[in-house]
Amino acid sequence: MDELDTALLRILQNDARRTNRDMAAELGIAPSTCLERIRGLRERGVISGYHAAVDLHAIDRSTQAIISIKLRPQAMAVATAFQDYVQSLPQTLEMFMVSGASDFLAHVAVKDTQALRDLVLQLAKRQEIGDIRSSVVFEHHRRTTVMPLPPPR
Amino acid sequence: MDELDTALLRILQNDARRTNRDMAAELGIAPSTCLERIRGLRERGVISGYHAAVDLHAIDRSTQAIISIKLRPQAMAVATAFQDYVQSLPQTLEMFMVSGASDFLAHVAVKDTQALRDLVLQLAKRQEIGDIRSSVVFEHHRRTTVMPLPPPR
DNA sequence: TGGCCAACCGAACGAAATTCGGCCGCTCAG
DNA sequence: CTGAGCGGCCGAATTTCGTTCGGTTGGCCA
Repeated sequence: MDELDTALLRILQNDARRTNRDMAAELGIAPSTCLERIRGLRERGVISGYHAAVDLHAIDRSTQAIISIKLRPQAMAVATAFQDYVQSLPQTLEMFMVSGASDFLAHVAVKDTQALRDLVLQLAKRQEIGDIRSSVVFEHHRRTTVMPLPPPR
Repeated sequence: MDELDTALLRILQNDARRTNRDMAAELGIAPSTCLERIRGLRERGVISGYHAAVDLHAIDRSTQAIISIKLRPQAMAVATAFQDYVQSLPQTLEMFMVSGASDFLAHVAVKDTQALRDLVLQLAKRQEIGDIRSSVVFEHHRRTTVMPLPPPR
């Protein structure tokens, strides 16, 4: 995990389709070396995959929300089943199981607020839910480049 | 945005490095046709980019949290500046500006709970903050495949 | 019914990925 | 101090792939 590896991480997180030759040239190393390094990053699990990013507006899913869910204490035993259910919903982008006031946060994307209403009503049917509240997402920004953190001084 | 486009979306979200020939073979079309379709998806903005996914454990950032922040009403005017600040922190993975009890949710990843403590204390120094509370993320699952939603029946 | 247009195909060409043998420099043991 | 071993890097050769482009087809509208 040296300087070269982090540079490759940075490049590939920005554009996973950069050619090997191109990256090698930018970093001043041989293409074969570059390939070897990237293979190492994959084998060590540092790079877990390569994914195309889809624009939610382009597929008519411009409305996003965070749905906070608290289970009934007696239903916490079935938390995993509940989690699987929410994750299986096509509207769900990501799901957090968290400490604090809520047990789960579901980040969802739907067509419009009407569809959001329908989704919340559908979720609220689940018996294991003790409390549910939704927040509309006005803005969402995801960092494309995730890097190792330097040790704090 | 027909059947072929969605199939390509599915494939490329799962593995952005699949070869063009490979995808064409799987879908039973010519490589040139496949290339043309993918170019169309990019030009229409449906595919916004290709990104390598980095494993947070592998880079020693196994501790995640959601930090909920409410600004002081008088400070809402500087919400954008505050947002830019939080997003600029290397610990921040994504940031939501939301309706409801909080104004912002920051999804962060750090080395351990000690580093999380430091981060919260650092954030709490900001004068525009009226309330801040953090939740540890026990589990996080992101969907790799985002698809257009069928119209509800 | 005839013409037009968009989309698909397949071959050809240039470029890239991948392999592999050899070389260099570092490390560690003698 | 020195020599052997080893990990990592390089560069050429081979194979595979991306990309272009001219031709063709099928559907749609006048």
